[in-house]
Amino acid sequence: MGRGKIEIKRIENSTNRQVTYSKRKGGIVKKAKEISVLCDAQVSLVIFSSAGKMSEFCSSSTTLVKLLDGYQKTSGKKLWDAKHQHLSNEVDRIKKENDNMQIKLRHLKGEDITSLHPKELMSIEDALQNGLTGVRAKQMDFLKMLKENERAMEDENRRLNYILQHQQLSMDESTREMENGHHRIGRDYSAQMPLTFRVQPIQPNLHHDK
Amino acid sequence: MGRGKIEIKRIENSTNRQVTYSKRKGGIVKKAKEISVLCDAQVSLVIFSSAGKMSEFCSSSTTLVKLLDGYQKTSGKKLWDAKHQHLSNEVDRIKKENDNMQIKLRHLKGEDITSLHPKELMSIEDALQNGLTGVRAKQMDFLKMLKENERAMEDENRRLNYILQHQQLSMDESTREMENGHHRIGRDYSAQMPLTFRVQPIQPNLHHDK
DNA sequence: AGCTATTCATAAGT
DNA sequence: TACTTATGAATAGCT
Repeated sequence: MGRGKIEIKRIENSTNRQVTYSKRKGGIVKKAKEISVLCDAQVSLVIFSSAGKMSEFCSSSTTLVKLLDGYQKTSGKKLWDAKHQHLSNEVDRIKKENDNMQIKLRHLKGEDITSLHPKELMSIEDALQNGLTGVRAKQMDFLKMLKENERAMEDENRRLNYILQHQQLSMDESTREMENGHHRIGRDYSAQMPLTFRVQPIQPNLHHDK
Repeated sequence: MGRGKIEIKRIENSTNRQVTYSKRKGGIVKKAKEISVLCDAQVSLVIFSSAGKMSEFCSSSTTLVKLLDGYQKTSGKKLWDAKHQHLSNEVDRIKKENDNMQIKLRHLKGEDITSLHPKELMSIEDALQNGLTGVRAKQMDFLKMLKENERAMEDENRRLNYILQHQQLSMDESTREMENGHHRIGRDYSAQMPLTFRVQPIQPNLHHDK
């Protein structure tokens, strides 16, 4: 039916598939209505499109629940119990999964690690190793800063020592010259000192968090 | 379709009704199969004839239970009782919890853990733990040394500064005495020195991870 | 159950 | 998305 015969296999073209779905869904629902009216039948039809959109039809004389109840009685298949079982199993399964993950988290914290199995321990070891690497990196950063600080202080010490020496020399000299009757030392000295004596401010700048 | 058009209303003749039911039921089931294949749809069809005979079709990719579960979620209608709803909610809740934990684990380890094995790697894990502890201890020791070194240098710094200042004061005094108030340069200079020479207090600010 | 005239559903095109 | 239409499919009435 249609402009040509089509093979019954998945329509690969998405648009065509959607269009065909809409048309045929309408057709099936119409047929379902018709058979339910013509033949006094009870029909339940639930369709999910490939996009996940749901359509349903249920003949007017019944409800889906009633009909499924009848289904269970007639077929012997227990949808209700099956559903219950299914959900219970699901809950159990996921709870176990949950517990396992909680245990693993504790293991990574170093808790409850006495009863572990090899593969788990390997994973944990890797994780701890990674953590160790990270900690080491941070500590290295910190060390670098400390060393820099140390170096800066060494420099300053050297500078201070130098200044001290220089000052002593100048002082000695001026004392000497002073004793010789010359009075220019103070001026010379004052001309030099501002530069010589400038102390580099030390900026520890130890913030390394990034 | 057929030798004549028929009105869509209950077929009173029982035989005709039954025959029509059979024919149309086959037609609908065929259509259901076709749409499920052509359009990749999930279809559930349950029909009861007026005589109470049930027929069903469910697309191969799913089951009636799964499909009805989807129905319940999509439509919001409860096909099952509150207990099942509760279980369903429980499943959803725990699944989310699991997802969160999985994310945490992945963040901590970067990998997923597969299956488990006996107690062989316990000792390895212990060694790792010990190694980590040892490294941390050594690094702490080193840090302490550096801090102490730093502190010592700071002290030395302070001492040198003190000596320097002291020497300057002595020098100023001698200069002043030497010049007997005729030259003011030395005095001006001496007034500046204490500020110029103030050594910045060193505050290592050793943030340390605990 | 088969058969076939007839209506219906719908694939492709617009 | 909706309408059109040629065509194949479904099926009503009959055997």
